[in-house]
Amino acid sequence: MPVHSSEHFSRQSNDSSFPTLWDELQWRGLIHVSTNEDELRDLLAGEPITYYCGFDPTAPSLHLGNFVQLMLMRRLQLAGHRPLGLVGGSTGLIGDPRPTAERTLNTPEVVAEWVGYLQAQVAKFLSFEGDNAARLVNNLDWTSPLSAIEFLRDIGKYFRVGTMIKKDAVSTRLNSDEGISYTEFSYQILQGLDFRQLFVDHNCVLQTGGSDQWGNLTSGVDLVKRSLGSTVHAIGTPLITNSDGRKFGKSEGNAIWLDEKLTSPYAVYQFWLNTDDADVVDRLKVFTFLTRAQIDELGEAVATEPFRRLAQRTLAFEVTTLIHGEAATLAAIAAAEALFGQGDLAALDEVTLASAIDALPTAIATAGSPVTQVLLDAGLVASLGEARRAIGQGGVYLNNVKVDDDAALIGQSVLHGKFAVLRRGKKTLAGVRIG
RNA sequence: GGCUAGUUACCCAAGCGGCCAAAGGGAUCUGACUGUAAAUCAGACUGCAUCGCAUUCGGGGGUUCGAAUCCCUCACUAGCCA
Repeated sequence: MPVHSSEHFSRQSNDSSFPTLWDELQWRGLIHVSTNEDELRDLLAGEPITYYCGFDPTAPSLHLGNFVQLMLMRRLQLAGHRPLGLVGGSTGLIGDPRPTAERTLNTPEVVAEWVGYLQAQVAKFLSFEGDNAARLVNNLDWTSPLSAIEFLRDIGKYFRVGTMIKKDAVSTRLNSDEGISYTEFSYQILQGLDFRQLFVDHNCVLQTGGSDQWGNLTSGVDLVKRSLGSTVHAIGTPLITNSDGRKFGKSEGNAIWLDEKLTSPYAVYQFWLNTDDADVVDRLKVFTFLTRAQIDELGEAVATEPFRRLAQRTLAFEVTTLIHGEAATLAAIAAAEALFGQGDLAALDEVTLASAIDALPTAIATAGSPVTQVLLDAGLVASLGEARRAIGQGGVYLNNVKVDDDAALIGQSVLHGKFAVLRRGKKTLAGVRIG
């Protein structure tokens, strides 16, 4: 288990100005649906309880969508409750029904590898010390020994097909041309089983998750009630959406991952910095531990002096620090200031420039490389044709100077003899090392 | 098992033998305007390339001078019947 120094968590606390934790969670917009509001308010305000949230290994890393869940978990822990971080070694082998299409199954080896990655990520956001230390669990531990007969006799009997079919995730698919396989149809049973197991083993009485998982959350609540006669609870967080209707958590069509190898701290910082004015206050509530007073102040700043982008800067700093730590965040800021600064890039000292370039996707080139090829190598464009088009549209800059000839060579402009900065559009950058 | 409808580019969706690299919408990207914001307007959006070429319309195989469009077959999906 990873152990963090206390300073790692020192900036994190709930806001004591709220009468109860529940009120704060509501104000932050972390609660979209729940089993029983009054009971939950009391439950969370009382003696420590054990709660869990599950993450399925459908990718090698968690992303910003999962980050909402991690924030809620951490807030509950800060209030004294005991978290169980579940990574779904078995549910990940099945896949929950997506509204659009049947999932492609991953091999058990791949899923097992991803389980390890996700566990490490979940662990970063929870404290494993003290009376309410977090624990990691894997549902493969209790699902894998079950035989098909045991599963059908002992668990299946508690599930009514009529109820299962009515769940949104299932009915959406049944009503689509896509249909649904028995495999994915069964998913809700597995997740229900998890809640029952954790209730029995750890007296876990609350499950949190995204509201799109609501059907799966209640599946567990119902199973515990039917099979054991006990009442347990669930909280569904809202789906985070952008005010303009675009999907939250994507940048240029790519998900923002929590793994720095997949999404650099620089890219994470840039993502948050570019938050719309209309959304920034909501984001501050959900994704930072700033107090209500601080957030109100930032909201005021958006209204009165939007051009300073104080709220966006604060949001980007806070979230990037949560995910990657303060050192990486400061480096990302320094890189951004160097690259987006008013000054001439050639005027930057070599050390600053080198570290700024380190923060960007980079390509290796020679002085004689065509700019179009380097654009492609750096991932700024998808093809040479697109590179030429971008140049033709006046959207490509080499060291902040517009490239107007699609036959231009990198070597025409090199910084400190070994670097160049390529930019596409206003803010998509790549570093080039001359080798 | 039978019958019917369907499978088109990132998503939705036209096309029903040549004028189809394939209408339209959305998403995305770029330009202008800005605050590394939004809204708006303009352009791009299979790849390579000097109005040309190559690869696409679920997979495979045919018919034809020529197919996304017709035929056969396989796979998958939905609905109805058994």
